[in-house]
Amino acid sequence: MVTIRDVAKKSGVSVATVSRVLNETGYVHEDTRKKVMAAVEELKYSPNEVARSLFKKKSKLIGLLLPDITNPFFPQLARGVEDEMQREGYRLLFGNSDENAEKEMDYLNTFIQNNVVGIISATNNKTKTNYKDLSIPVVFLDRTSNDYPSVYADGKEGGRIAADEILKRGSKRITLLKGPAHIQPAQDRFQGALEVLSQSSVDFHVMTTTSFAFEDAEKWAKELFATYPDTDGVLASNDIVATAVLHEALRLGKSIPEDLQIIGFDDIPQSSLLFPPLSTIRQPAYEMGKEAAQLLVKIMNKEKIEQQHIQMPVTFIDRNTTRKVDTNG
Amino acid sequence: MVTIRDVAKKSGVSVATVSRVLNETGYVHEDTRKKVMAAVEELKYSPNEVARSLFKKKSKLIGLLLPDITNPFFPQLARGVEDEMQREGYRLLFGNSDENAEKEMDYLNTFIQNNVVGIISATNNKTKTNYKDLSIPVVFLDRTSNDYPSVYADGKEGGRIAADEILKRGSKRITLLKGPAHIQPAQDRFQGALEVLSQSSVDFHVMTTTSFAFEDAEKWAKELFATYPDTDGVLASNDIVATAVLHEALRLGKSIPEDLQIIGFDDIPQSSLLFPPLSTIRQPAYEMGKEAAQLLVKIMNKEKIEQQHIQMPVTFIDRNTTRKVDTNG
DNA sequence: TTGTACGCGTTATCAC
DNA sequence: GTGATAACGCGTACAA
Repeated sequence: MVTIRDVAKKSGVSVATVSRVLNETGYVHEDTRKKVMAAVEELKYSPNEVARSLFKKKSKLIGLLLPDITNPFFPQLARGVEDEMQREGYRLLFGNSDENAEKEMDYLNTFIQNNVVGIISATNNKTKTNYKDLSIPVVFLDRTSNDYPSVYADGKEGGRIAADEILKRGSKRITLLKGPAHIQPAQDRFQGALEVLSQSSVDFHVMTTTSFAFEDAEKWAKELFATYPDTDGVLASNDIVATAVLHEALRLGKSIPEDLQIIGFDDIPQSSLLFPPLSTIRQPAYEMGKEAAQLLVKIMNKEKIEQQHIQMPVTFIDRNTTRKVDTNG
Repeated sequence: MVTIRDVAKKSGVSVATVSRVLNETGYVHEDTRKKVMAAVEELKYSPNEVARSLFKKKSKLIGLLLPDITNPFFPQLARGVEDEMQREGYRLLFGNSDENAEKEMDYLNTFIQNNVVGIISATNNKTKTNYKDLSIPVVFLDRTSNDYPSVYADGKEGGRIAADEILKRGSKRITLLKGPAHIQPAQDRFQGALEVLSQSSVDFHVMTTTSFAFEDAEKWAKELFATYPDTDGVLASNDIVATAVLHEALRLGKSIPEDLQIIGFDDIPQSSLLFPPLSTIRQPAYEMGKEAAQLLVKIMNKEKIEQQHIQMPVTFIDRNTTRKVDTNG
């Protein structure tokens, strides 16, 4: 390993001078600057971030905590965060919590131990105390928090839109799928849809699901049609579940969207590649990740923050699991 | 921040002793051990990994470099790596290269600067020199290398199997989709399929695609049927492309698998949720990630390695985009 | 404009 | 058994 001392020796100056040219701090003669740079080149010196981090008590590391990167919604988020952080010169320390408080704590601890200068968390954190005594900025992503800045999509509005759209398109016996209780965004969209549905005059059922896992989704789908065979509209808790419902409906020989309309939530990339392509409520995942990163960077730079909570807009993506709206009525 | 010095003061011993009880190195009286532990508890002390890393010249950090986490194949890999590394007490420094040599180099550098003790790379690395002067162990994942240990699926065999199966099931005019030239695994599976097809007596075309992006996939699919409208069997370069082909075929009113058989590659999670569910060649992504992590850990521990190159088995997943095999013929 | 010397928090080596 | 203390590589007062 080549250290700043080696560079100093090679260029015949002191380590202080080398440090000065590298960090562009303080005056340094052009000639010596060149000498130093030459030595740096020759030795292929690159500063030890660990030593730097120890001295300055701050690194160029950001902690990113996700529930599960295997859920297709999150890679987009992660990518948004990464691209922005990379632009700003930060690197990511990354972990999946599986919505498990212990894992969450564990990662948080190691983040701190590694001197990260900020954390972006998309985990559930019922026990809010987790984050209380962190002395570094935290931004929550895909979830709300009163105590911390956050970036999230307007789930409640998304739920309302979904319900509106399916009603407008004529479904009369709707099944509303309620996502896992401990996942806040799932509850928001459920509440929004429930609000609209309960003020309407159509029949509807609520069915509760307890996970977003691929493996479970098909189970719920079967159960749905077994329990409510005459359902003609499904508001799914996310696109995974919607996909399973679609799949099962086709298997049962239903025509989509004639016999049954389906609206998902998230607009994960593969939703547009389904057959028929899935109508859904889009969350701008990549942009959310980016926003969260930008917000965190601003906070770390102690810039003025206009808004602590950034609510991202949600839009209805009208594909082929919903009918064309009847403009005559 | 509470340091080892604070603990020492509080428990009335020296920092050396505190270090000894924490690291369980050297003798220390049970009574003092208890005193120290009490102080640790009370102060909620947890050691600074950065200082530790500086002194020992090794951290508990692993660098993980992926092409693009947004491609559904990679989250599985990443999760396999993470779960195993987490078990072993390592954390992940994570980056996407986008198959871009500059980004790759950049991440590699920052990995080194942060004292990572090992690297798992799933990137393309045409310029092999990149990794040459790294003084830490590297394991390649989802790609082969003569110079470094690696974990990868048997792509060539996968290609052969796919071709065999589609032939066995009676396709006569096959289109073989060739993946991006710079992605090694894509070429392997292509070669395998080509080998079998060229020894058979059926007609086949080769069509080259240049990316695995969702957005491009639909374009290739349209082009495929425009150019070869009478194709009755498609060997896709991966499941994304296969999905797009399936989608387009259904749009064109083809019956699957009667008019057209399709076999994908990878078995990404959503392939089973398509309609009809996609027949494909499965790569055990999660297990590959795990294997790579285990291999790297062994190398870091200087354990004896039986094999530097771990080739994972590939299997045909017989779902509904292929016909049932005719056992009479 | 440049160099000396100290400290960041930890571990390991040596005395005691 | 325990305590000083030197080192890890870097950045910054302060002195020159």
